[in-house]
Amino acid sequence: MMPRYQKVKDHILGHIGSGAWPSGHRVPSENELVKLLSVSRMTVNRAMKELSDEGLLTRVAGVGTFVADRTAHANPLEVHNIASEIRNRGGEHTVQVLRLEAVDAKGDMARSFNAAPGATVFHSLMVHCENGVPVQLEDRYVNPAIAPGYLGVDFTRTTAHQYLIEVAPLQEVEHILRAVMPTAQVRRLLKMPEGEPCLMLQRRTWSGGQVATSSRFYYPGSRYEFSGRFKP
Amino acid sequence: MMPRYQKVKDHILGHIGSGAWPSGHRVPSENELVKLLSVSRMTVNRAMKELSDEGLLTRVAGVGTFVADRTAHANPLEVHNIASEIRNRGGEHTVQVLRLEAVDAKGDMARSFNAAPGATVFHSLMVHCENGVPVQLEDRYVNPAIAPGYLGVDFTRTTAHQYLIEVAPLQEVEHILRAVMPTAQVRRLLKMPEGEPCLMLQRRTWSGGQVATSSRFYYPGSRYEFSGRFKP
DNA sequence: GGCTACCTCTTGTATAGACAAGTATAGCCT
DNA sequence: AGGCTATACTTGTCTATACAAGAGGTAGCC
Repeated sequence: MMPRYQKVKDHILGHIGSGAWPSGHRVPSENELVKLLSVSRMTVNRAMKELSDEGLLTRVAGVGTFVADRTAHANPLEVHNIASEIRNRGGEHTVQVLRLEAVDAKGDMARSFNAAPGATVFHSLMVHCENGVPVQLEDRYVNPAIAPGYLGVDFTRTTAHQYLIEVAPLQEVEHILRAVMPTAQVRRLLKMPEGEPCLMLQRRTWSGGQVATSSRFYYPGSRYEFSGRFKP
Repeated sequence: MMPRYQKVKDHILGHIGSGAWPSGHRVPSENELVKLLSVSRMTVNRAMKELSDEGLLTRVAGVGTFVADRTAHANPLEVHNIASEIRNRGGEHTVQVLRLEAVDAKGDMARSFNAAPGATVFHSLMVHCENGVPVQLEDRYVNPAIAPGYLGVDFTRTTAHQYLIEVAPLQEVEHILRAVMPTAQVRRLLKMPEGEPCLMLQRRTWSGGQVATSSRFYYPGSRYEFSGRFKP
């Protein structure tokens, strides 16, 4: 059963998503929603506070609650598609699929999916090359409930990224970016010289309220960098 | 008057910040804190939930609440203030100013400022520490036309970042993020063990149509990470 | 007009109590 | 030994109530 504050959030999100409540529109007060949805004021307060923390609503004590102006919210690190990125640079993208299998999630992996240890998850391991030179090692775990057909995908024709956004709309993304020394296996697969560090991007995505994927991407330090330019 | 949930958060942050509760340490249960701090359970719950949302605590229903094992982290898109970031985690921020001087820009540096070679620019080099441990080496060049008073700033009282946004509103930001091996000097200043990589963030900022700063930030790979969470 | 006092509606914080759900463990039974 | 259950403790959610604080309007006064 979905928690009640989620019901309240969905009610508000529905009106925003459909366009019925544009930016700046006044949202009903807490007491009005109490009557309308038959929940307590604390529950409405929690729902609106969370939406406010997430930047979707603006609240002013004594005045009311309003739909926030979302155009100001710029995109951080994009969830990018390595294949199109390479092609945009004029390079030739090739991929080598090393593993594509169902495995039992254990320990940390099960926890990151909020699943019971031993639950089945899909696992893929592939190397992406630009003009034959490895630039990304993609170690990905996928929730079968979100993408049941994952094991049957032909990854030489589409990327995991492309497939996943088609079957499951992205709801939320979490990134962690670190500098690490590669393990011997990672170093070998990326054909890296000894002593060179890696950028490691760890990413989890959510779809339909569930964790959809949990992935690690390794980039050779000398062949890849993240860059961006924006106006605050 | 400070809200009571803040009192609870400060109590927990104090123990984390002082090192009394290391990563993985079990935090007292909600009911224990209720008795200890004489507040209601809902207030303790709010405090711990917020710290959990902020990534400082990990909570597992039926088990307990634990200090999260997260190294330093920051959102790569934000131009962040290292001092307030450390203090938000409950840590103690100290800074050591190694250089603060006017130098002649040559070659690349002059070009990145769109200035003639030999033009004067301000240069600062400082190490930021969290509880005495170096977490960031800041190597910054500043356009004197934008911040003429830069050399007179007391950086033990404010950060370069703070000062610059006060005297010059940010117009645009460009950054590049790489994994590199530190030079001997960088490694020594950050007190890093041999063989450990660095995250290097290179950033240029614009203000009033001119390049305002050109900086490099080095972070020890084992003590810092960039993280972010967002909805596409 | 301009001012103050008051009233009302809003969100913000806090409490006590309740039940649900997740997890670990001790101890019992087969 | 292996499997089961009862239990104790944890966090998660929800309610009803209360008071505080912020903001705006209005009536009445000078």
